[in-house]
Amino acid sequence: MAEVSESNTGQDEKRRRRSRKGEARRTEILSAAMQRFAEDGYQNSAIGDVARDVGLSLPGLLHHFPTKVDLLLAILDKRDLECESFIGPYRSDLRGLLKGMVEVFRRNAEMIEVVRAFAILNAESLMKGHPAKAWFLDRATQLQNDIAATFDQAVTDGSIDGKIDGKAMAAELIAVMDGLQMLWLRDPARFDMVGGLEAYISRLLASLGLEG
Amino acid sequence: MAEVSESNTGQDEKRRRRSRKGEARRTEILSAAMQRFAEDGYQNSAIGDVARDVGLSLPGLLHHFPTKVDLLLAILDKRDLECESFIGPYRSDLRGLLKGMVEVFRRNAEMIEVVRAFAILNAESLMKGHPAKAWFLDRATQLQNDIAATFDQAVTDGSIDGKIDGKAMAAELIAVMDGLQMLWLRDPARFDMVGGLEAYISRLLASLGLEG
DNA sequence: TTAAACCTACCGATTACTCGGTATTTTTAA
DNA sequence: TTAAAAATACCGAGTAATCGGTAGGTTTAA
Repeated sequence: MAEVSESNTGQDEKRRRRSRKGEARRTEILSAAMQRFAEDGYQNSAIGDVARDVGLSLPGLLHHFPTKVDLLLAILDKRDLECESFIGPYRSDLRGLLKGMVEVFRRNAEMIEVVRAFAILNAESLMKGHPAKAWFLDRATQLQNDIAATFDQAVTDGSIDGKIDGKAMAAELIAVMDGLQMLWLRDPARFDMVGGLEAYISRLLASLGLEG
Repeated sequence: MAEVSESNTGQDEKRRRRSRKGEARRTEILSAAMQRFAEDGYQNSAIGDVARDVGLSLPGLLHHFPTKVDLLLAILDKRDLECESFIGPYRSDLRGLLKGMVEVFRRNAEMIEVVRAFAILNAESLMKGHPAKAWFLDRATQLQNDIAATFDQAVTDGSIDGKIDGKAMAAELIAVMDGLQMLWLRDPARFDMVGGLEAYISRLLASLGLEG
């Protein structure tokens, strides 16, 4: 009954004794690793560099995260928590959701390294056998379902006319956000991704009969 | 005046004596390399594997492409040529352009490995000092300008009303296409990217006064 | 005959990860 | 309160594998 922490997707996290110092180190490492991943991607980053960034030897780092994959999954889980708590309050109705998306963008616009890290990870996860493949697929599916539900609810509410497909609209919205983010990442100084999203959303609302 | 083939973005290609067999090999290698890049990305692919794929030793491959970067740039240049010749005929007016985009999608839907390779490369190129950074930036800029010009032309034509910003519309269109492609790549069986693009375009045309 | 095509045999650098320890901190028990 | 006990936090020194690239040669084709 040895408590081996296999490649879990974040649940377990079992009860482990961890010192205050250790917890602090873990957060330090997570943050440093994300910066590295933002520069070189996951596959191409050396955890030895991350270790040096936080003033640790490589085995020292591996004490906290036994494998490189564990480190990656820890980052993804952390992001999951942060996002859920941020999006939550906006999920009331369709207009609220769209407003929330703009707020997410406004916030993301001030964390370019984090956004870049996740954009690169997102694409990397398309590779055969990538350890984050399942995480990104689950996440995309769930997000699409959530948004689709809000659209569908607006239809049954009568807020908008019934000619739309919630799933399809959700996909399009996600696509626009992802795409705008990529354009911004490639040229952050010249491209205004918040403005781009606002323009899209206001035209969308207009074409749905809800004007902004 | 040594003819060192520095990190060019594709011009030179100077005059070199090359045998028929050699040309054939080059194409073989290019195709095999793209398949590898589609699975593992550029950074994480081993050119040794590519060599074995075409029945060559590693130095045998390096005879044709002296460095890994040369191989990458050769792929990008090849793609450039193919794309230009395919898009060309569609660039008449705004409606033609949008129709052309759908055709591109229809075609891409049958070359998933190629599309995936370029999507991954695209994201990889965001990394610090990535050899394909300039290529992707140039390409995105040029594409956006082309599309923007077509939108602007439609405005001065009077085909659509003057309330739109060509550059912004172009960015949005590119974003939608990129984003839809990502969704499709993540789940090709369930997601219909051609339909998604058609839906977006027809709503776009309607909201511009041009109905499809 | 001459250059291209291709090979065997290397090399130096980097990588994730292990082994076997020491130092530090926290918990427990007297 | 304190000291033993125990777990955590770390490190120096490896290791096996992989990678891009080179040196120097032979074979093949124009």
